Amino acid sequence: MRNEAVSPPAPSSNPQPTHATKKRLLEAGLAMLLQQGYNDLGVQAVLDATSTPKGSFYHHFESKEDFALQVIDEYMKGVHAGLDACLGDEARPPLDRIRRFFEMTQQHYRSEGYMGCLLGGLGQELSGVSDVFRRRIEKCFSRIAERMAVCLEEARRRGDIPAESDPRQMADVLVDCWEGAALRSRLRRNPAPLTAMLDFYFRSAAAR
Amino acid sequence: MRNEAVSPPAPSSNPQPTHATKKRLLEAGLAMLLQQGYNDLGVQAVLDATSTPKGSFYHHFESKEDFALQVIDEYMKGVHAGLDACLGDEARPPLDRIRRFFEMTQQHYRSEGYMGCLLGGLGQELSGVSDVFRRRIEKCFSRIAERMAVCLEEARRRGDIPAESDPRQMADVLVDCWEGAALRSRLRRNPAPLTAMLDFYFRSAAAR
DNA sequence: GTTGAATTAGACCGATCGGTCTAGAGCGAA
DNA sequence: TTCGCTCTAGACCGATCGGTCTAATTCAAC
Repeated sequence: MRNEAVSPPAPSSNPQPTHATKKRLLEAGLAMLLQQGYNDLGVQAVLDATSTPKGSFYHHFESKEDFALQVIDEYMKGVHAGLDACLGDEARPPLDRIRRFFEMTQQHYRSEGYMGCLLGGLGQELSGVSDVFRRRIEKCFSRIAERMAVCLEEARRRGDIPAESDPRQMADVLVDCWEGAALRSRLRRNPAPLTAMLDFYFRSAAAR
Repeated sequence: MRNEAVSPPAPSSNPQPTHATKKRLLEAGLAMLLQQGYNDLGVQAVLDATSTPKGSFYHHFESKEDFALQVIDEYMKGVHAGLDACLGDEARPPLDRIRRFFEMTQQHYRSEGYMGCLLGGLGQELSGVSDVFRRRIEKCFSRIAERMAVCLEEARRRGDIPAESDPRQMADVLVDCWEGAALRSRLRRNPAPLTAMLDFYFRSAAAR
């Protein structure tokens, strides 16, 4: 439902970061926030990493907080693009589609040196101290679970999971367990906790 | 196996924080680290909260990092005390003992306003930046899972879970999923994710 | 009471923090 | 060319950071 590019120029009010500097800042910010977290990351470090003067930063962003929130938005665009690609794939059974999404996510984690999930990292660091971040991040998880619940409902109708299952609750449990496994994967710097968790979940969901 | 108080005075080399000031600092530090995390917490804030001068802090602790590591040690004493109390309870079936431990932990979370688990919080915040914390926290999780695996092995022998189960892997999955649920509980400020995850896990573990 | 170590007390340090401000460069439209 | 707006550039700000240092105090052992 998001508005795509309608026509080439289209100077819309708030499009994708069409501006090169802003885009660079957001990309560097994503990698740095993922690794260092929020409070350990200084604005100056982002500036140095991108050879950007401070004036540009505060031209594009109201504050460090605003910057991090926009990094989260960028991150979520990627997540939802992955969900679009996987969950809509009618050729596969719904449970397979969900699993495939997580397996692709796992590959993504690997490519970043097992730094886990930005939502989990910032959620743990900031939710005790900032209601803005707490609510924003909870909303992100909630949206993801919502989309998975649609798929699980389809699985339920097909009889792939028990008829008495509650798809939304199962989706929340899945997302939460994934986040826990992502933390452990980050601590161990390997993917084993992720695959072990997925194996357990999908075996259990189908079996009982 | 830990040494208990042998005789009242006993000036041993590194006992429990017998010293009142150090104890106060660690207690305040636990609550503050749980809420604010590491990087957002200034040493001065701990000093103010406990009316302690800076000289005392750096008398008892080498550095802020040393302080946080000792706070983790204190936290783990509590966790292992809980495990001692629950897992050894021969009157209950092994699976019940584990579940009871988590239910007590959940009560503990509630009493602290659903700030989740210190290991999860610091693990996410620091594991990308500090190998010291990363390894320490991984070790903590590993020890907890190890103890639960003993109980799960007992459950396996009794036939409460399938004979082909791998207790250690099941224990790791359980701990990881719990941490994920604890994060979500922190984001939502309520216990629902914790109970949903436990329900799913124990139903699945026994059933299949 | 004297001594010496443990602890308290807090001024002080350089570095870094997030953020502001002014100046000018770049550039498209008129 | 000139205007006007966007964006770059970086000096500068007060506050706070973790940590050091010296002096005063406390307290137990003798």
